[in-house]
Amino acid sequence: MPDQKPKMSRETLLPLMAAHVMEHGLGGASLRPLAKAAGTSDRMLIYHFGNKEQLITDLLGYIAGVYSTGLKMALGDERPASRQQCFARVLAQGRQPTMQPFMVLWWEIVAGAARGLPGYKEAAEEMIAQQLVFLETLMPEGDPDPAGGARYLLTLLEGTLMLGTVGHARMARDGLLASDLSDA
Amino acid sequence: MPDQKPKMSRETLLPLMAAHVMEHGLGGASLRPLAKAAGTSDRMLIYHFGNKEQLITDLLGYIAGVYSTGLKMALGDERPASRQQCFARVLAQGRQPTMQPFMVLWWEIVAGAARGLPGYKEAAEEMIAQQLVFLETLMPEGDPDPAGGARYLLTLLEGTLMLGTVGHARMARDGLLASDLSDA
DNA sequence: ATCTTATTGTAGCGACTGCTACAAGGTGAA
DNA sequence: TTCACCTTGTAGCAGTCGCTACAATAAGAT
Repeated sequence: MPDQKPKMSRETLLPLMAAHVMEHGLGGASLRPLAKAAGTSDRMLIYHFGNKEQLITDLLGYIAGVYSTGLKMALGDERPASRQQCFARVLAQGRQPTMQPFMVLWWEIVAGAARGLPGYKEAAEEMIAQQLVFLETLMPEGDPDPAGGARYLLTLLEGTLMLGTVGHARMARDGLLASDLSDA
Repeated sequence: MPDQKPKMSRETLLPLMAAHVMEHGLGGASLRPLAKAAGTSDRMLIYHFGNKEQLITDLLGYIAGVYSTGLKMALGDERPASRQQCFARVLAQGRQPTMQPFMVLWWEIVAGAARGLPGYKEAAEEMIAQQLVFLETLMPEGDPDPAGGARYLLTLLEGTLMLGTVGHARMARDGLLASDLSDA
């Protein structure tokens, strides 16, 4: 006896649609596939969200929220001893296989933000801000400039991740060897 | 008397379509608007390129080529005196207003590469490779490790550009102050 | 019981998607 | 000329797009 009385609302629909978008992307996300993934009809999506633009905006906000809580839970107890270790840990986390669907989605969000699509920039901003918080709390204890260091590592991290997704992971790695992160 | 005998071919169509894509994006690029921008019909685009996938692939290759030659022409005579100056110059160039439409397109290419769309990764790879060459020839003369330094600067550059497009330009700037690029 | 309101299904609209069938013109070779 | 081939226009197909009109049901308030 599946889903007796769905009682659908924005809150129950968003996670299901987020899962679909995480797998199939934002660009090609149209109402009918989204509705099918959420167990409804396009008719009801419009009913609940008004129009597609608002739906996407809400969905991006929801995904940003999920990402934020996910980052907080990934925060362990042990502090890295150096900036290099800190960077390596965060980079390794971003490259985990479970993170890959999200990374693919992430670049779509960046592209949407660059093009000015509604909701994209706000979501990207929040996710970057949360990632900065994550990095700041993970900076080594005796770091002379934890705030600046976290921003530096974040910049380097994003560049490294981008080069990785376009097939230049080796280039990013070689670049790190020429940075001040090589001598720990 | 406009366009007497167009003699259309792949070579004459690609620059016109590239201009259209530079302005309106790759994601929403459909055959009929592309054809209109190129002064033809969708019918002829299919005739010349076979199908849309091949058209996009060829178009991305063409854009990558244009970008490469543009980089080569942007290469001046004077060498920067330090890595910091080198970085600042390349960053300033990437932020020129004329480069902005291309930057918007660039993130779409990255997103497409991340999703595995045909042609995207190849184009992104070539453009990154060309940018590396550009950076390598622009490294200061007495640099102890020009190859590694160029890769390092490229990684930092891409991260900086990305943070800028999602509204965190200040964060990237603050991060650079905490890097080894701050003391020139 | 009646009235109101919230939720949902069915059917469809007009616009757009990539692509194709068919025919017509243009050009050059024989 | 005749033939072949390259190029192009017209018309349209089946499918998808976001969205809506209309009606039916359900539930709660009075």
